[in-house]
Amino acid sequence: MRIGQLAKATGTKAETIRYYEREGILPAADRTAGNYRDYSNEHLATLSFVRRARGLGFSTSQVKELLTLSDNDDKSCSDVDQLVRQQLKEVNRKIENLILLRDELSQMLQSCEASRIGDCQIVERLAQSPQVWR
Amino acid sequence: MRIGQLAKATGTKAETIRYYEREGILPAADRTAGNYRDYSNEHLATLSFVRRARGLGFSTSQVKELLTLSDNDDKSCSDVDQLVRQQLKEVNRKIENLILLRDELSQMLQSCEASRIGDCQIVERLAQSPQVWR
DNA sequence: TATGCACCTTGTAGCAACTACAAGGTCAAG
DNA sequence: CTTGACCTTGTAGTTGCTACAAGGTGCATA
Repeated sequence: MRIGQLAKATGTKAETIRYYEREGILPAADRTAGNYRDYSNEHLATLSFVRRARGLGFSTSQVKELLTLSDNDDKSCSDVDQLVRQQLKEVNRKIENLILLRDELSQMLQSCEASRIGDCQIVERLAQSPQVWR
Repeated sequence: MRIGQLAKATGTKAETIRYYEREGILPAADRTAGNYRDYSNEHLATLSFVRRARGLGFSTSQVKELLTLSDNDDKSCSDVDQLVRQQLKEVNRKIENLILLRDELSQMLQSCEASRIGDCQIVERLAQSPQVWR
């Protein structure tokens, strides 16, 4: 199958697929007589895996690790488990930060509604309130 | 005050401060005889504002807008309100996505604990489960 | 056979928001 | 007068793509 079909099948842009190849995330495909990339079902499976892992927030280097781990079956499960656990922690951290952030933003809005006139409370808040983020 | 002091005072790297100047986010400082940047308290206040807004997730161009708005006092409050509202929406969207993501990741971990032996369920899940993210 | 069109190729540059050098200049202390 | 901390500019790297440009391929149709 050609790059366009693989692209459609996985919801990935052709350019992104070529990028993955350059970066060694997706193995290079065979070439047709006309130098077109010719992908196998293996490629399709791998690319789906990659897209899914990326969608779950794993970095490209983590994705590479996951791929290597999933290739040699021995002992890999605990390593994979580790990666997932790490990613989960990261995601939880992000959620917590975003919630703090949301609270601040909505407090800002409330302080704005309170002051019908004159000088903007939001700007004041931005200028003065303590620095909570890292 | 010199760039290093301003940096320390705001928790910003000197290189980032120069970057802000290049990008027109922070106004250029006066120069000393030796061509060092010489910052005022105005600069300190503005940079604090910038860092705070960035920490709240506003993009640099949004930060520029906020700065312009906070500079001319007329009519600005509703525009600022708009920006904050928009940002709040964005943050909420991110939180929801991350929560979906978290749920998937923890389900993965559970499926892993269930299988004590052999082939890794996590890898299977990554390879096969439906694509939920956008 | 020609030609039009969709698709493919490589290579390069751009995005955000910094960060990290390198090579050199300034200034106060010892 | 030299050491060391600090500063200057300029350029390139980071992550994960995305967007060209200039040209080649393959197939249906006039």
